[in-house]
Formats: sequence, structure tokens, C-alpha cells
Amino acid sequence: MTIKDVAADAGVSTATVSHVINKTRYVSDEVTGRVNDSIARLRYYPNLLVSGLRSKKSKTIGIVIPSITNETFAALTERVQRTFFQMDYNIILCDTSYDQVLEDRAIETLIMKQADAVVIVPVGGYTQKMQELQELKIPVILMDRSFSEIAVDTIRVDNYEGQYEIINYLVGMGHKRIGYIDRKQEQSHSRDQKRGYVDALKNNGIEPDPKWVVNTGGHDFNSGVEAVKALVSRTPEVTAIAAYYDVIAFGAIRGLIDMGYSVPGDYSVVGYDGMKFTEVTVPRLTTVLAPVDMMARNVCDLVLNKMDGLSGNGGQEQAEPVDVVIKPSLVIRESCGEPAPEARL
Amino acid sequence: MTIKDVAADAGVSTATVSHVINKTRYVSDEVTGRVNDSIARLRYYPNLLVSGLRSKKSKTIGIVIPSITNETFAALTERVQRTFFQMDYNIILCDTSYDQVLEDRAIETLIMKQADAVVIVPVGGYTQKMQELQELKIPVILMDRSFSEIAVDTIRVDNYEGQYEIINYLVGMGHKRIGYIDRKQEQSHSRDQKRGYVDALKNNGIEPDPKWVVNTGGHDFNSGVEAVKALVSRTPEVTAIAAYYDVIAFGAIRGLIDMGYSVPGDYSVVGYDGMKFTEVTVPRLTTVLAPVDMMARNVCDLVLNKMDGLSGNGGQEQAEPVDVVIKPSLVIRESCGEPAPEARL
DNA sequence: ATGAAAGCGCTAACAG
DNA sequence: CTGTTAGCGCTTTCAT
Repeated sequence: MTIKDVAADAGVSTATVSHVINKTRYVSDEVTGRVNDSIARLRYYPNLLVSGLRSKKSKTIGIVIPSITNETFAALTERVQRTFFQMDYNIILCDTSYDQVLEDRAIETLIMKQADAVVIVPVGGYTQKMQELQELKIPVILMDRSFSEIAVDTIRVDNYEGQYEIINYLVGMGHKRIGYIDRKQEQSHSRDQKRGYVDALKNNGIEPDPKWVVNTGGHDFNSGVEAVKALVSRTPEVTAIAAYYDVIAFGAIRGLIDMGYSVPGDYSVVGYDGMKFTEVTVPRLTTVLAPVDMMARNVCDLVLNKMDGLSGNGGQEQAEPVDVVIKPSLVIRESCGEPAPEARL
Repeated sequence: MTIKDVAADAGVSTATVSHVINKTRYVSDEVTGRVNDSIARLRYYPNLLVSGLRSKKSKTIGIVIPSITNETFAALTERVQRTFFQMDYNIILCDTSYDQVLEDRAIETLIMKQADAVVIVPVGGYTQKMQELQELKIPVILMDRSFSEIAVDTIRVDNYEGQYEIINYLVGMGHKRIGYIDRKQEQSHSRDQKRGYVDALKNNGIEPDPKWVVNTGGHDFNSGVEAVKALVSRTPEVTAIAAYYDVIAFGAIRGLIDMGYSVPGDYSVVGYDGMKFTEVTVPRLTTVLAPVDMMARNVCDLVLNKMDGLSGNGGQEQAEPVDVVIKPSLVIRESCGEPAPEARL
């Protein structure tokens, strides 16, 4: 079924059919009726790839993320896809498995599939391929990592503030010696988060002790178990423990229980990210909630702006790239308590 | 940058360029070299939408799911996308938000975007749009719901067996009165699951008592809390409680703790689905693990088969539709114990 | 108020 | 071994 079939069936030209479909010029009611009739009867579906060929708009947007099974990325993807679906855009989903090579390949494919815009949560840094995207005037938006040096639109979380606030909360409860389970600090967001921990202590007149900090081997539950055991057996005098990630926090809770302690009785524990399951566990985890909705809203606005800014002014005058930094919010639940009186010194 | 530019730059015809790109006929080393050179220098990316126009293959596959934030659907999507990305297929992701209207619209769009195949986890039943997909000879695969009456390929989980096994496990531990937190049974998979519970009891010589069963209002944590409170205050003599879904199981655990009971001390609790967080909680949840990998593998195989079965025999002779039923597996963890001696009667 | 026809960028006969 | 050219299905001037 092509537009030709419809035209023949309705006894009009293909131009007319095209115009009734797209409402792009006046067609008499009578002819419109006949055409719509033929379309329905023949079950005609316009070929969107071809329309895109002429209009230079594929009506698809690429989303490139390390893993769709990551709760935050999934939530982000869901919101972005919903918003765009309403505007007749589709999402091509590319999951890079945290692999730089796949990320590059994904971007290449998106170029070839004529994506109208690309949203990326990068595995590592800013790559050649991202630059090509920009050179081709395809709107690119980077998320969750910061690249302040580079002229590209960025939306990210203020992890410094997030970690700062939750440590501040712990101090406010009376904790003086607060452990931190950290990761290898390769990316800037890890470093920001760590700085939040350090500064929150300092600004409360507490001198951070390097012995309060441990690094995990990996990014999973067991790494958290190991880490907390290492920390507490070496430095039992901490009264609260902050983990850089909710799953690690649960590893910590498990490790503590294995060692015969209770949470929040003996130790307070906090996480980071606000994963859904943290509100169904015992105890419910106090954590820092990633501002997914706000991020999604910003992504959509930005993409939309960029896209019609492009057709609007003939491609001249790139606007200054934006760098949106969104503050996450503290979620207070049950995994913290005041330190024991004898531990308050 | 089009193929023409490359042809001009390399001093050959567009046909030659096309052939060196697709390796679709012999081209001398020298010319190949020149062409590749031009491609690289000009940063030429072939327009895949156009190639698809001629070859009738868009190299994209549609995935239509109720919500990408559902862990199982996300895992499924991830695996399917990875497999297909390797074969130069891309995924258009459509999240229907459990809305039948959006589902239909999604399928329509996929037709118009010339999807080569469509994988659907349906919101409800088999719809008109799905039938159109079949009429257009676009391979369709339905997942997670069963439509045995309909001639369409289906891959689903054997929820009867899954629920049967975990109840059987509970009985094996000595439990005689086992509660079941059920949902409204609109879809066949809920009914299958419930039957598994009933039959497991019967086959062990236990007559199921309707009083052991409660229905939740919703599908979330709090529904589980409410449900277990209703159940236990009415029927405290149950010693174990099975929930139709992990999140509900955690609601149940929370409800029990609120009422002053312990798990697995006073009551054993089991879930269903094998969500990731069930292995990081205290207690770790005993549950039934959805066979995501196996399902993904089956989907990919089926899609691939269907797609080249289509080009293979000229579209005649549809093979019998398959109905793959995959058994989930029991995961024994920490949320169950033997019933107290006085409760064993 | 509608139609004819030229292309969009690429592939696949057909030629040579 | 490589070039010419006719489309793929649709949109969009240009005509009338």
C-alpha cells in the first residue's frame, strides 16, 4: 500500500493525498472525504522513513545510556520517551553496557539513522563522536557527568550538595565521627560527592579523618559488605556510615548485622540515589534522591529548544551551551538514629 | 555529505561507492582505497533511512512494553537490544504506561517507521493493531501474557509451575496453613499463578481454605502492608505467607513487623519475580526468579527466524505459531523458617 | 482547488 | 572491473 494506491483508489493525485494527510493545503471537503475513506479502507500507513527523506526530519531521538537496567537511567528514559512520543517522536534506545566502543558505535548508527537529537549518559569522557554530532548540527545533550570545559549542553546532579546535606543531617543528629564508603574516583561526580562529605564535616568544625574513609572494590552489594567490615574492624569508633550508593549502603547494613550490630541502633547508615526499593526495606533507608523528573524535564526542554532553534535561524549563531545543575533532595527515613551518649565525644 | 560528494571526491560513480560500502561487488583495491579515503576525509555517513527505502529493511525493531522502569521488562529490553545491536539492528522503545490507547498508537507508529519486527508485552489482550501487524507480515511476538487461542507467537513464563514450586517448598518445611496474597485476577497469568498455589496444597493433601487468601487493592508496597494486616488479624493461624509479587512480599514483611511479629521467626514470607533488591535486604527474600535470560534468548531467536523465514520462502507458508512456556526457578534465601512446633498441626 | 513532475540519497539492474 | 540510470514512496514547487 503506497500513496499511489490511495491516489488511484480515490481518483486524485498523490499530491492531494499527501496534502490531506498532512493538512498542508486546502482540499475540498468532498475530496478530503474520499481520500480519508480510501486510506481507511486500504489500511494505508504512510512510510515515515520516506517523508523524513524529504523533510530532513526523522522524528526520532537517540538515547544512549550505559544500562537500561539502571533504575535512574530507566526512569529518565521513560519520561523522555513519553514526552516525545506525544510529539510524534520515537526513541531509539542504545545501551552501551558501559563500553566506550559500543557508545561510539551507537552514536555512529544514530547519525546514520538521521536522529534529530541525541541524549547521552556517557560512559567516560567527551569523545570524537560526540564532537562529530555537534559538527553535524545534531543537538547533543550530555547527562549525569560534567564536562564544564567543553562547549556542549549538560544536565547533571549537584552531587556535592547532595552528599553535603546528608552528612550535615547526620552531624545535626549528634554524630561526630562519620565513615564514608567511597569508590575509585575516576569521574568528576565521584569527586564532587566526596568533597561534599569532607566539606560538610569541616563546616561543622569536624576535622575529617582519612581513617573514616574506605574504598570499595566494586559497585555491588558484596563490595559494600566487605567495605563496612574493613571500616568497622579498623575504626569501630565511627557512629554513622555514609555510602556513595544505595546498594552499597545495603551491603553495609548487611555487613554490620553479620558482625552482630544493629542499624540504626549501633550504627546509622545512609545511602545515595534514592532507588525505589529503599522505601520498602527494613529499615527504610535514609538517602539522597536523584532528581529524575527535573532532569527529564530539562532534557526535553533543551532538546526541543535546540531542535527548533536549528530550523529557526538557519543554523547560525549557536546559543551558549547550557550547564544545568540540579540539586537532589534529602529523604529522611529510618536508617539513622542518634549516637549512643557515650559515643558523642 | 551524500554519496554523490564521495563519488565526486574519489572520482568514481555513486554505484562504486555504494558497492565498496556494502561489499556487494568486486572493486579493485586501488579504487576501494580511494573511496574509503574520501569517506573518511569527508566524514561521510550513509543515510540508513534511504538504504532501507530500497531494500525494504529498516533495520529497526520495535519493543512495546508497559513500563521500562519495570525491572523485568528493562532486563528483557536490555538483552534484546544488545543482541540486535550486534546484528546492526536498532530498537525503537515504546513505553505504553499500561495504556491500551498508547499501545495501539505505538504499534501504528512502528508500522509507519517500517519496523522489521515488533516485540510486545501487551497491556491487555490481543488487539486489532496486532492483527494488522500480522496481516502486513511484520513478525510479532507477544510476551508474558498468554493468548493460546490466537495464532501468534508467544513467549511466557510458567507461573503455574513457579507458584506451585514455592508453595511446595513451604509445605516441605512443615507449613500446613499457607496464606496467599493475590491480586485481582484479570489476566490469565494471575489465574495460573493462583492455581499453582491451590494445586500445590491439594497435591500435598492440604485442603486450601479460602480464608487464607486476601486480595490487594493495588500493586504497590502499601497494598502489601494492608493485605497482610487484613489476613493476619483475621486468620492468625497461617504460618507462612506467599505474595504474588516481591514488592507485595516486602509490604507483607513490613506489615508483620508493624504488628510486632518477626520474619522468618513468626511468619515465613515468600515473594515472586526475583527482583534484584530481594538479594540485598534483611532478610533476603525467598522468591521465584523470572527467567529473563531465557526469555530474551527465545525472543531473539524467534524474531530472527521469522525475519529470514519471510525473505526466505517468498512470504508463503507461515510456520505454525509457537507458544514457548518457560519455567522460572525457585531461589531459596532467608525469609522462611520452619513453623513453630505448636503450629504444626 | 488540484495535478504534473522533479527530486530527496541510495541501490540494483543493465551496459559495456 | 566500473559507470548509467531507473526507481523506492513521498513532498513540494510550479502550473493551471
